[in-house]
Amino acid sequence: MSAAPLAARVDPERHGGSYAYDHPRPAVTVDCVVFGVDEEDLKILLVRRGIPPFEGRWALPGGFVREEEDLPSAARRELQEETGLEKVFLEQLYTFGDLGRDPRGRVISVAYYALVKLGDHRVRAATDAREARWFAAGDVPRLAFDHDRILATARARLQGKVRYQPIGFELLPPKFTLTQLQRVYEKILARPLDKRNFRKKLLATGLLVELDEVERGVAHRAARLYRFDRRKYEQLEKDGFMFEV
Amino acid sequence: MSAAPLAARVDPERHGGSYAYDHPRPAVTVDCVVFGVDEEDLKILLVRRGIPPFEGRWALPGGFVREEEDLPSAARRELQEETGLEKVFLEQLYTFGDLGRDPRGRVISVAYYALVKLGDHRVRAATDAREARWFAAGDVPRLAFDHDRILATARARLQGKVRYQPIGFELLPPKFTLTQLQRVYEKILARPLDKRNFRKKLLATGLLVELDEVERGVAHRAARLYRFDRRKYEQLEKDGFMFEV
DNA sequence: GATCCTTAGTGTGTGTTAGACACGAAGCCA
DNA sequence: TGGCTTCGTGTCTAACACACACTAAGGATC
Repeated sequence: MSAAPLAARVDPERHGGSYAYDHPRPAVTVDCVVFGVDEEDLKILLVRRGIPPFEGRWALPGGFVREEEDLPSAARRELQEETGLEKVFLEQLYTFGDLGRDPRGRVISVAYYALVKLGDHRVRAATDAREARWFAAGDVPRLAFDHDRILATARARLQGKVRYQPIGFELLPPKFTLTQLQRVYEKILARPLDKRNFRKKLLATGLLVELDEVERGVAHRAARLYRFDRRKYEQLEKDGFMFEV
Repeated sequence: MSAAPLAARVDPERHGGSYAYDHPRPAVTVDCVVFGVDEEDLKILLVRRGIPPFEGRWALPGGFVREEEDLPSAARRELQEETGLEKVFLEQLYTFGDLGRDPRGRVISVAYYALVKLGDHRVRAATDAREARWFAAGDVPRLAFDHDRILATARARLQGKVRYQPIGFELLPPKFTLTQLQRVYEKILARPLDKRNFRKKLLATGLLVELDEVERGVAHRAARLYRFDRRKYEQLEKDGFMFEV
């Protein structure tokens, strides 16, 4: 933290409805990369911009950080406003601050990524009649601003993270079959996994609780349902344990 | 990115020497956690604050981001100004934006961590007669702002990173012995490593080039010198290879 | 109720790797 | 010459990663 004169006044001075500072300030936004998984694909949630710049282009949901909210709150608020999503798993991704990234001026964006259980949430048409839609990960259009880069960063992070942290569960309903779980991993990692080895490894973690229930409404043998033991995970995490897919 | 009215004017309007915006803006700073390793310890570079708030307290080097510089540039500039360090390895760590973190008002800090070869660089007394000093990792005083938290985050990241990315080399001179390298790893991980296994593993990566040179000026058998093959690493990295200590 | 179709669920063998472990060689110094 | 310090090296064992295929269950269809 600098002790330079820049710091002399951090709070704004009011000038008839505007906010004045001794030195120019970048604007700060949050942008969210929202991942979901359905039967077919890894999906990403995008919104269509209703105003310039990049009017009509698809972009990550996000917006300006307000004075009285912290960063994750801003991310959650924007997600709620623009896509109707609430109570998602959310983690900070990276902060993008290149000079040319926003044609309107200096804008620094703190990017987050979110994991969503697709079945749970229905994406509401966003406010402002702006459109919100899921895109298959392999089928994302060119995005506004530097959002292509943010998305690429998020996908790399997701791939890295899924291998040693149990975030796969965040993308599934509370009760799930091992096959569903394997599908999620396969979609994120974009490669097939061996069924027996996958089950062996996941069950060996002790983080899955076998339920007295099976799948319903399928035209074949029904699979057993499991749930994720979050409490146990938090316990193991403290003791510095590792797992790897 | 939002399309809300907030975005209507991103560039400032001038009012006799100050900068005015439609909406209040947080200030944006960068803060750097600088790691070094010497014969005894993992070390962290701190500066003593010359002005309030937290006057006289130790803090991470850092300061406000300027209008015309991107985030890593700001981090490097502040490092240079406050500690004299240049050309260090620098990576973004995390962005801290809690509401109460700076008593002067809303300040969002993008934190970086840096790795320094202690032998190479001499820490200059900072400008402004502010003091800059290395502290042993186990012996850091209470810091200004939320810098304790930033430091803790950086140490956790360093521990995680060193195990699967060859950043240990960034803390050593270009030519080093395997024992020196092992010491670096042991200090970062804060646990002893087996000598034979360590050498086996590191040499197996193929990233170390054995030089025709040995250590000089030691009162015992001289150890062979090695250098890190950065080119080969970048090659292997592209092919998605892994290593682990 | 027989057949078909689809997915569930399960075990072994093999090669690789992690980790424990100790001693002779080299070089400097006194 | 002897002593001190660090260098440099190999093997064994246990655990793990990975490859691999068949029977069981259940609904759908005729």
